[in-house]
Amino acid sequence: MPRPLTPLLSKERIRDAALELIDADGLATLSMRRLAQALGVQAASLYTHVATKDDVLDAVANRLIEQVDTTGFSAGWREGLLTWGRSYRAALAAHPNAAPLIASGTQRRDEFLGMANAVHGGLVGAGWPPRRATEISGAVKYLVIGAATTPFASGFADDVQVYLDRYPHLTQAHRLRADAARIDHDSFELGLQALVRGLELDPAAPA
Amino acid sequence: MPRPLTPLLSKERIRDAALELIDADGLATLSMRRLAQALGVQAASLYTHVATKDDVLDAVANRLIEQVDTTGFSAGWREGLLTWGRSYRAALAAHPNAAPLIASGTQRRDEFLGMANAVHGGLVGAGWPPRRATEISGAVKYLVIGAATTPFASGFADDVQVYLDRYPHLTQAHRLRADAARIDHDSFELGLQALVRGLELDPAAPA
DNA sequence: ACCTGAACACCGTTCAAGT
DNA sequence: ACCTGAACACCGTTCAAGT
Repeated sequence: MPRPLTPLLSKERIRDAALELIDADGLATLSMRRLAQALGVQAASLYTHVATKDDVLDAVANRLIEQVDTTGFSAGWREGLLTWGRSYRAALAAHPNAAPLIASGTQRRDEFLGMANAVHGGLVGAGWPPRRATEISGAVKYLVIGAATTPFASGFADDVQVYLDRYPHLTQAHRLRADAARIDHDSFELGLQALVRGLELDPAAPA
Repeated sequence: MPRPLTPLLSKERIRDAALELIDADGLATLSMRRLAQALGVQAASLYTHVATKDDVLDAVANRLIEQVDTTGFSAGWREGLLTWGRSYRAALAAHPNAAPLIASGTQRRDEFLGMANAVHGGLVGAGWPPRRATEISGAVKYLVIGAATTPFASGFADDVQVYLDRYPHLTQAHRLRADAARIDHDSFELGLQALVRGLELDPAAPA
């Protein structure tokens, strides 16, 4: 069927199928051939809608960034940072296998720049000096990216041994994973809140 | 020459050559064939000394982690965290192309576990509750990994336009890069210091 | 034990060909 | 315009063969 009446593919369908495969099998095993197969098509067909594999990955990254909430700054810079950081992390935590795409990205994505502008503007609007606003945005972003791309931060876990004793069999693996997710979440929350409270002590902090 | 008197290769030589290639050309273009070529050998020869490509990357990651300083905790948890965080980030910033290896790693590396133990022990020894120590370690690690793997955090830069005006030509690109590196450094420092100061306000904080 | 050459099953991407 | 089949230049890894 070399020219269907209605196109089989679109960039959106390709992007969504890619995210599904990444979620299910990870970034490493995603290939244009596998992606095509999941869409019931030949690999070469993808290139009618997409320039390169990186183009696909960019689209996936943008789809994640779209979920981020930058509206909290209307309630002050503290609330703005907390809302942004939490929603940003949540967007990536919902697709942990895709999170590395955000870190290694080329930073040229429209959605990313829109988010950056909203955050920077929110901080400057609240009274932070522009240079400081840049640094604060960067620091929170670091925390988010680190939290999203470092699986099981609980390499530091105080109770690794407890885990090993408690879940020696793979049948309990899902409970271990749930505990790890909670530790990761708590670590991020502690970091975000400590950072915001530390910022309040900054001489340059607005009222 | 199919059996030299003294071996041409060793895991260390392979690991060091891999890091050099990564530094020079990035992670994406590193292949076993290219690595072999840089060592004046055939790709198949590498497998006498390493099991897989991931094995090579693991060795590179361990080499970076070895540079991290966890001795600061003898001067208190504040100093310990600052020394650890700064040396950890510096170790990764010295090889930015290799930094993603730390984030995506399998966390099973000996060097990594040693570092984790030293940090966790330092915090608990200073009086932090174990669970809190886990979260603090995680938060600082997030900051480090995020800072090391997110190139040009200055996507938020307050003065992108200034940059574009000031460095419109590629001849000035090295100055732009230097400025970006400074912004990245300042963002990390701000985050680390704010986080530590915020921790002092924690009800669970030791004296 | 250590290195080689050839092979296997993959990649991303291109392109002439079909409708 | 959209999809295909075949091809190109790559991959990581294996393995019999040589010393």
